[in-house]
Amino acid sequence: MTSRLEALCLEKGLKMTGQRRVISQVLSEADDHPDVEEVHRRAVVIDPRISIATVYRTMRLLEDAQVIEKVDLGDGRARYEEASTDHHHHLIDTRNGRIIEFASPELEALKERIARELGYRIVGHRLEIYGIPLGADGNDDADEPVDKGVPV
Amino acid sequence: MTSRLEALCLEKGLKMTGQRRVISQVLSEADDHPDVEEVHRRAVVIDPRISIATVYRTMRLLEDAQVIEKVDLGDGRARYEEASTDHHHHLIDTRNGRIIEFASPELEALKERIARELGYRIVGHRLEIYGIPLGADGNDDADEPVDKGVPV
DNA sequence: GGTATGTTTGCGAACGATTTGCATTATGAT
DNA sequence: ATCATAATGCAAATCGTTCGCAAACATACC
Repeated sequence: MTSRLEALCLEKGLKMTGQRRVISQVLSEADDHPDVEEVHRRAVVIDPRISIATVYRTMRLLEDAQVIEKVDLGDGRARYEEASTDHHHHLIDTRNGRIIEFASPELEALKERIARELGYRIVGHRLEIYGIPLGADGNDDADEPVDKGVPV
Repeated sequence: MTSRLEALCLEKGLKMTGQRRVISQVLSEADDHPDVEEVHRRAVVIDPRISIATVYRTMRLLEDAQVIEKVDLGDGRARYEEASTDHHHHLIDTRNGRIIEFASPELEALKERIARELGYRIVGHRLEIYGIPLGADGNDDADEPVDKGVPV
């Protein structure tokens, strides 16, 4: 069956190979922010003959085609999420790495104003908040799944 | 003579070696956001027998001692600035990489509110805005110095 | 359904930024 | 000055990522 991202790729006229189909499927099914290794790990389960180099290449392809977006969460490797039109940002739970997405129209407005006051037009921006749950004081490694996200 | 950062290091009880003194001086005199190679380049001018490994080690030492702060501007290498108590952020001029620092109390408040609404207490955060000057449409490589910064 | 042509893949080597092991040298306390 | 300890330089190692190249596709054409 055709995954959501695969359909998108076809629309954009990308040549669909077996490995690209698998990677598209993996990304369609992901509701977190996997890095390349993680995508590879999941892809190999479906078809073991996919090399990490191909995953790297495909991620770049999909990024260029604006099917996915790279998010830099400051942990040294590139993470990805499906491309979306809405601006959203990430709150990272420092206890366990879980990532919560959020959007804020006020934030968008404020950021526009700041840029304008500095004499600039925004072409991109990025905000990350690192935090721990209210009430949590220590470093409890909660047993909940990591990076479930919240609809934005 | 003793540089500002060197004094800070002494206060913190760090062992001051020749190379640490030189690196402290370089960082004290910097008003931009140099990466490790750039710090090394400047340090070697003062004392040619400083290795890049020492610069890496010293940067980490100073970061751990909270004398300097690492800033990740998304360009793949670590950049540094003197530690400061005020929260500020960076607007990066995408035409030439110049970095403008800014602070915004409203932003701080908003970000606190967002975190609270999500049930989190902030332990850190980071905002970068990428932009081009108002009026500038193309890619003019202005002849002004890069990354002069603006007092926050 | 074959077949030519241009792509894509897998592999391992190369990469750039950063860290590390280890023998040598310097520091700060005595 | 002495000495234990910590810092340095060097080169090798590491990590995430890219690249060259020959072999394996995908697609347009017959």
